[in-house]
Amino acid sequence: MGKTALGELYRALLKEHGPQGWWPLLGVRGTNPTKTGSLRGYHPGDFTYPRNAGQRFEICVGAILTQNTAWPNVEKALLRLKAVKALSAAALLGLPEKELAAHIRPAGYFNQKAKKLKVFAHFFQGLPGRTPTRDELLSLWGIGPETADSILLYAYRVPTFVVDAYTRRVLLSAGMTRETRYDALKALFERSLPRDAALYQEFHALLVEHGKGSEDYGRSRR
DNA sequence: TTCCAGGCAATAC
DNA sequence: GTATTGCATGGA
Repeated sequence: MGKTALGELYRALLKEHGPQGWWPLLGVRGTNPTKTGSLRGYHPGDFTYPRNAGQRFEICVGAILTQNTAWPNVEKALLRLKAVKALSAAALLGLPEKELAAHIRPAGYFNQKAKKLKVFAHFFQGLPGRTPTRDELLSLWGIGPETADSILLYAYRVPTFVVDAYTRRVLLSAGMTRETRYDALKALFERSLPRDAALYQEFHALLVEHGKGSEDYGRSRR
């Protein structure tokens, strides 16, 4: 791993919180040993997911639904989609947008997100067996840098680092940087760490867990 | 009751 | 280029 400051941070977070087992998947047995969020679907220390196209699509849907939204709300929406058998690209595209919006209501911003899911599902259908590029994802309406990187890292195991609000908060609070620009922070991680998808997954999840747990970060205004 | 959560696009300057 | 605003639910 190397003894960079970020390497040290990673080891400290892993020691404090233990392996997180992201991305959570409905129907996966694992447990989340930590305190926050749902207990469903986490698989600590197992980086072999997704194991099929269904799980891959589910991760992508979750990545879109969790935009500025607490995970338990996303989970409610995912469970409803699963209950009506709409958790596949084809099935989701077969639903009228209004119905889709009604199903994902608990995840918030449901009108916008219904549209985003439609756009993404159409794109997903068009790339059988191929990994999308970051630029392709970014060109889609509703997919920004964090969602694109989450999809690449967790659904396709591409070693690209995900930066989110917690990443900024934890690094700023640790006095490691004042940088806030997405691409600059992403580059900072990627040049300090080995290019390893499992490591990036674990590190990102740990930053979120740590950020959630610590109450006294200066919550920067959006 | 208010504040916030694993962002993004549109608009304004 | 950076700053602000709308989008919306459910839990603390």
